[in-house]
Amino acid sequence: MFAEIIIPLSLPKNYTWSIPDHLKDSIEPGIRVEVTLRKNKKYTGIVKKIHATIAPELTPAPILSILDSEPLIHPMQLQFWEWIANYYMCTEGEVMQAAIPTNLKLSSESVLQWNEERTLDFSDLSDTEYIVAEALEIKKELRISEVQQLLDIVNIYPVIKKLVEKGVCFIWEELKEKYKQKIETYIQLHPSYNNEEQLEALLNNWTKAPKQMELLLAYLHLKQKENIVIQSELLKKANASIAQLKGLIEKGILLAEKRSTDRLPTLPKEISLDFTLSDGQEKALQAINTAFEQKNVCLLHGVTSSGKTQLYIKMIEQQILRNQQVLYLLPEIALTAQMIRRLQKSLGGHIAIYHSKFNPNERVEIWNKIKSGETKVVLGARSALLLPFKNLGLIICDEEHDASYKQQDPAPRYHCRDAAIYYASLFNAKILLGSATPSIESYYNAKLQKYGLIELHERFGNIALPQINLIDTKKSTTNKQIKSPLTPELIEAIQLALTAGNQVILFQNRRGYSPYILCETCGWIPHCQHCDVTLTYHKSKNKLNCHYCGAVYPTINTCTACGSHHFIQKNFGTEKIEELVTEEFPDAKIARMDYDSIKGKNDHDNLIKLFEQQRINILVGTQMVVKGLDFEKVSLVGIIDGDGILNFTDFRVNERAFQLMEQVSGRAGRKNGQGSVFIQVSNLHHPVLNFVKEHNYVQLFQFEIDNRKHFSYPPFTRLIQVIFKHKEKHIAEEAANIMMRGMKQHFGDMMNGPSQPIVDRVRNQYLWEILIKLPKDTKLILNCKKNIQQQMAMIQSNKRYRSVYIIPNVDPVY
DNA sequence: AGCACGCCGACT
DNA sequence: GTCGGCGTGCTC
Repeated sequence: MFAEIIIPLSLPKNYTWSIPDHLKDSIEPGIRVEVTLRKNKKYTGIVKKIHATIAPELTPAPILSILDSEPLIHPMQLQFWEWIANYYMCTEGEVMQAAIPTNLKLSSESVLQWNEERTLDFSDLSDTEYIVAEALEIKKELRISEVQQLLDIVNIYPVIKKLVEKGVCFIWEELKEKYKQKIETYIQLHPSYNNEEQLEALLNNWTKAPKQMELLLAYLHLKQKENIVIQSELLKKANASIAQLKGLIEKGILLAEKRSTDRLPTLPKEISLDFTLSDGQEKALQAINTAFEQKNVCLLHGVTSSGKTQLYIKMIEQQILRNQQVLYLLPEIALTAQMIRRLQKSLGGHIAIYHSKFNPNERVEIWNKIKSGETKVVLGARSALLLPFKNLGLIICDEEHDASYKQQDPAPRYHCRDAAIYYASLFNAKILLGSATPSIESYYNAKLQKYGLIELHERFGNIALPQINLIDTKKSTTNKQIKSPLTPELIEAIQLALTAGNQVILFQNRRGYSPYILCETCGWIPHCQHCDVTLTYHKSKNKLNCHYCGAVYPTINTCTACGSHHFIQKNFGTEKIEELVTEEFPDAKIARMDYDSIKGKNDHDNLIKLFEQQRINILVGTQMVVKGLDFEKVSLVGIIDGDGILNFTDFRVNERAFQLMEQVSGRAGRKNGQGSVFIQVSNLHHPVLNFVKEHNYVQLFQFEIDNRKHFSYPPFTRLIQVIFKHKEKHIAEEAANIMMRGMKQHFGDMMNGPSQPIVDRVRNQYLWEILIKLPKDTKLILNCKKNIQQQMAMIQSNKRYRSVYIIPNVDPVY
């Protein structure tokens, strides 16, 4: 018997190991096993398939041991992994790497660490264990490979496990046992004081140790309120020290008991919806359910603040009642924190959050709960898609247009929305895409009747959409000498909003102080040495930053070209806007929200809370402010650099500009419909502005479709983007051209060469992208992919292109 | 990933 | 003449 095993490495295909007789009965697909690859190098792998025969030339090594008694993942996930690997041109090992929490992987790089609290009495150890223990006592740390040398036996895993059990050592790094259950100490009253009289007698006859009595009273108080008392909580509430508690325990008044608990807070599993749907929502809900009878994918297009979330909650409730699982996807981690508060109000303990910033132990706990089907609803960013769901009934993909759904850097480079559609189909589950500004491709699919389409045209409670005002920056009465980015019209509007006690959001899509600086004498502009991007000046750090690669340079005071010391700061970033606004409105409380001001994990959430509580009057920010939630008191949104938004170098400009403007302006007037938006632009006649003014997505869609007919890449064709990176631009370009020539030979005009609108020359000279339009026929797609891989191999075999990075990226965001 | 192998420059 | 740097190939 042999097993095909996925190991978390980027291997071109899965390898096969033989199954030893004693493991035959306990092995099945989805189970984790320990295998050796090369001499003594051990990996945790997952069994994919079991078969009786293999190619005769192979002599597989045996599987060393089995790590699970039941599969870690369901067969569904194995199928999903295979699909991702195929579709997104990566290896199954890479998918596994991304999917499995690190604490469930073990590799031989794991280290045994001597337990300092262990006594030197080794009488309870066997001979082999004794050898390791002794070595550990001296060296304090041992690698697994060292243990292997020491023992000279094949399977050292049981020995290590025993050593850990017997408290000789800890295992850290990637070993399975890194997952530890959380232990909490529970405090109880000693049974002899369980009746009132005895307790009273004790309290009345209390003589010494008043501090202890204080603590005891605090305990009784807490006990009455919460029933279960945890040590850490008690000490915090009573403001007491551990010594006081110890005193009480020694006297036999209190008892301490250690119990393992969940890291995840458990809320009661109740559903209590604190709202009723409006007529419009009720209709939409029914429409969705009807559409789901025929179609598996549904697009919910609802204007900002139309109450989509409430619909989602209703949909989730339906699934919970049917005892099915739900996955609620959001494009960014930052959004989950706010959304969970809203969902927990209604759905309580059914919900868990999951994303890549979770700590490894918590991840394992969520993983297990989802695998068993105990947790019904998961709210998460794209990595949550790789969780081992058991009986998924519905996936909700909120803000479906958002580009963050596309995984860009480490493989697998999957698009979460698209992969979710496939994943849902495996379970025969439904998937609901939601957005106020759907992506062109999704709306197109809905128009083709491939997806169901449900539209909500009105805000919840028939509130008006914000009124859009365009300010002509050319005609504006601004004093041209000062050249402020804030027009008098906008300043007046801000003043008005503040006097009325409302909040203001100012949107500027550039961080830093000034996007570039310029030598006054010769016009020289500092660029990044790696990326050929202008360097942005950051006043708070007094440094020059490259916003593409992140490199930091000291401030330049002397021009490298002419030696002059005078530099002009050009354009405005959020830092400068914040400064100008502070000058203009000295009494207002102003905060800035961008990548630089949000450093810590909780900064984002904290700032949002402050803004919600109206402790901030004006919020200046980049894209990030778009992704906030309901701010009830925002009456004004100012878009400072409308031109910048309308002039992306990307060929998706119109779509993106509309999305951005619509999403930002959607923050205004959410509660009372009294919102207004000021957009500062130099060209009032840009067609997209008309659609923004009327909040008319459908017109934008039509405009975009017509517009894109001129491009050779319509939105509804599958594309492969291959990125070539090299430290010298022309080498990357040459490689891209070779790839194109090779592809054209086989597929003729279906292929398109390095495409000028796509090549983002501003951002990185050394990066060259080609887009390959995939044919509709599945068989041709496979051929095409195979051909791309052959071409890649061919290019990489040429010495000249050895150090070119070739990244195939299927279904790019374009 | 990570280790062996091989090719080329620096140095006893 | 060797030592060791890194770039490349292979692992059931």
